[in-house]
Amino acid sequence: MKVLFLIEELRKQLFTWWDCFGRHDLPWKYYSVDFITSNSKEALDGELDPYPIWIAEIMLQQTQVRVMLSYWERWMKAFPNKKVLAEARLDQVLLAWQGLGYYTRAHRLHAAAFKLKDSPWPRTLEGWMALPGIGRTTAGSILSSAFNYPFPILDGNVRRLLARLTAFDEPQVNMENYFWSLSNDLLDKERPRDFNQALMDFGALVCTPFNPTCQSCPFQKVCSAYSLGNVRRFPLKNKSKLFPVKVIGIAVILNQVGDVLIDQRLDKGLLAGMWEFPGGKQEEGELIEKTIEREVFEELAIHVEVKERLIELEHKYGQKQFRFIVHLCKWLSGDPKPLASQQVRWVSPNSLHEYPFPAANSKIIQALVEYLSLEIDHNPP
DNA sequence: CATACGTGGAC
DNA sequence: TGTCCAAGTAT
Repeated sequence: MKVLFLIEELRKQLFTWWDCFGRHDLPWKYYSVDFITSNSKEALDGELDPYPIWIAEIMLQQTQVRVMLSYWERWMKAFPNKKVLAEARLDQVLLAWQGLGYYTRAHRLHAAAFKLKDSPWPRTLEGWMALPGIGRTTAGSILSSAFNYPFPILDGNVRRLLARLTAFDEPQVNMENYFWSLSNDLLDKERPRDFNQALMDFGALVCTPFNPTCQSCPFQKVCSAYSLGNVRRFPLKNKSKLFPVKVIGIAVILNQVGDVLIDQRLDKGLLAGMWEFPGGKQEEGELIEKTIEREVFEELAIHVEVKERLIELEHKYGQKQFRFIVHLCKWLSGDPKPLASQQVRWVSPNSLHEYPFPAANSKIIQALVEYLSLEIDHNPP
């Protein structure tokens, strides 16, 4: 009885906060034109187009709103509905995702669009979770957001909020199960769309990872973590192990007509399907010039002359740390073969923007473009 | 079930 | 400056 009252009270307080301070301007919540006009038989009263919501939910996985927002806007222009996305080339899809990270999300989005293109939108948890890239949280989020169906969510925001309210202090597996049932118990079954959004907004704006604003929090009196005086301790973190820095030698190879050699990474694993400049790991006691020469021969079966350094940069992929040392190279002999990649290609430096590159390579491209423009200034035709 | 999977932002 | 963290999923 007391618990029920507390839940009712919590919902009421949350909605009061949300009405004043929630994020009511997220564009995918107002982008229902396509759904209403072209699928009017599908759309029931008060429902939103699942497509823009689905795209947003995938982009939001481990990614903050302000980072993905511009990507979402460009995406909706390039691929306005699931049919266009399904028929787009993977290269174009990866290009639209370039810089967002976790590129398997783009592959899976493309594959899921193909499965969905000629069918009505799924309206069950199982239907959504059967699609690649969609787990329980994303499925629940789409179902509540688009159709106002009462499915709970457990994303980072909700997990953090619940962990602090309860000061939950047990191993991770128990925590997940408990929080899922708690999220379901709390869910307002009359207003699931608003409630889930309010929960996430609260986590993102008040119960934040750093500097939560407990002073103005309506749940301060019932928050166990706050009463323990250690809000930041929750949720409990896993200790992460550090990786040593690896040095990678990279070759920007130019041939006699000024084209540059790039390769497309394998379609599995890290940065799958993205393009890059060839290179590899420096071995113990090896000169970086030797690394580049060796890697180029091993991966492409060509000989190059390693010239001056173009740029050097640090880059981290999560826990992995790299130092990229990039040298300009002159092609000497051999027809490049894709021995460690899907394909290799000589391209004009001006057309590099047509290929999806990971973030670190974008900086290399920038350095190359600057170098080439200087060359032209110093050696006018 | 622990780990792979990117990048940019905050402090 | 290094460390932690973000609207998670798949294996």
